[in-house]
Amino acid sequence: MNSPIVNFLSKYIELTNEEINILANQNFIQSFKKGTILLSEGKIAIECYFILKGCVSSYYLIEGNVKVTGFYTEQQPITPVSYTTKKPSKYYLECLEDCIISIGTSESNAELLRKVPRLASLGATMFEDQLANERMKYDDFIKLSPEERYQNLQKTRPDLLNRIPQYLIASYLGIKPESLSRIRKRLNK
Amino acid sequence: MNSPIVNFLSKYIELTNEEINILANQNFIQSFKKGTILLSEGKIAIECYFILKGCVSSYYLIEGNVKVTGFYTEQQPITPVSYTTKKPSKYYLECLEDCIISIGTSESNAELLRKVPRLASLGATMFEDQLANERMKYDDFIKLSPEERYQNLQKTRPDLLNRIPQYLIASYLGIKPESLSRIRKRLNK
DNA sequence: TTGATTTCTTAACTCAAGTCAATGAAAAGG
DNA sequence: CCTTTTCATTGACTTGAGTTAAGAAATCAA
Repeated sequence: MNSPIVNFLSKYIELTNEEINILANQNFIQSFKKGTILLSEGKIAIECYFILKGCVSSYYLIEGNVKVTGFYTEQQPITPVSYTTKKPSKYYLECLEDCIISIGTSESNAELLRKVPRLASLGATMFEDQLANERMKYDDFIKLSPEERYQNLQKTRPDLLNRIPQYLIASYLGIKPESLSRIRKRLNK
Repeated sequence: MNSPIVNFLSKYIELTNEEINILANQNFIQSFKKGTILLSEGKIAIECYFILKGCVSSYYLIEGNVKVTGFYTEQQPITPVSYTTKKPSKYYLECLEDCIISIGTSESNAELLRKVPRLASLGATMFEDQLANERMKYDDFIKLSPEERYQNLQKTRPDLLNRIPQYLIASYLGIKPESLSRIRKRLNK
């Protein structure tokens, strides 16, 4: 009964054993090969995700260039903007590694809510949480130089540096791979 | 009964006349002089805001330097991260003009919710909305060069360029006033 | 209106990121 | 295992933002 999703939800709400059982049985879990596109530009997202294993990136494709905007790893939820707005997505979601992911749809979420009504109170709180996170990410970006952003990433998510290719890290930091190479060289002195 | 707040909430929910009355009477509205600091670094926010008139900026103060992260104008809500997290704020909120602002506290919001229970369903939706906005703002920032960000601002919020000093716009765009000056010169050809 | 203050622009120079190109290293595929 | 492809590094050069400093323009107050 010690599922990652139950752990995640427990951050927000105390769950009874019965509720935990319902949750553990309800999950729709799927495996994806590295390289799988979960969401494409132009498509309307009908799923939201919770990553059990692996790593997913979100990125724009602008005149053939990839612009990474986020990395999502174990224990992180992904709610595509398109899922909320019901409008075509402007960005992609892609598995950077083989992934195991729990998938939710409007229907499955509604059913879950029917079975465990107390989850309703979570909605606002989780979104508040994600909103605060998103603000901090934005604020960090506007506050810091590329070099500082790299150092910041080293501190806050060092795991990413080992599992994600450098040219994607560079894109995420808003610079070119060559520049990241030089930054690393500069810092290694 | 045509209050800005009722208009704002109507985007999310159909209100009855009675509910509109309650809302219109319940509001705590206050005036602030230009330059008033609504929230300071280190303080815990106990209020959230809805701007009826005027303009408010959010900014970090880093080694004496102002780093603007947002401008809020008429019809926009401000929910400080600190209000949600109950931790000391890392940024400031300041009135850039004389302002008329509707103020909410945990207590007043709870009371409002008691009087108009249907507002409960709004919580998640509004946060979802704000989250989607914040994501787009971040994504635009990471995608665009300073010059493109300025052009983007011209398109999306042209009003800001006329009512806000250029050195604050520059800060918001992540550059120095001198650079913004040069960008404007470049574009005027 | 005038003087003071704040904001905006311009110029000269520095520096870091972008670009283009070449080379090395590592990973993937047969 | 070797080959092929992808990824990372380095160098030479370009470009645009930062810095410093000065002066012009706009705003505000007396």
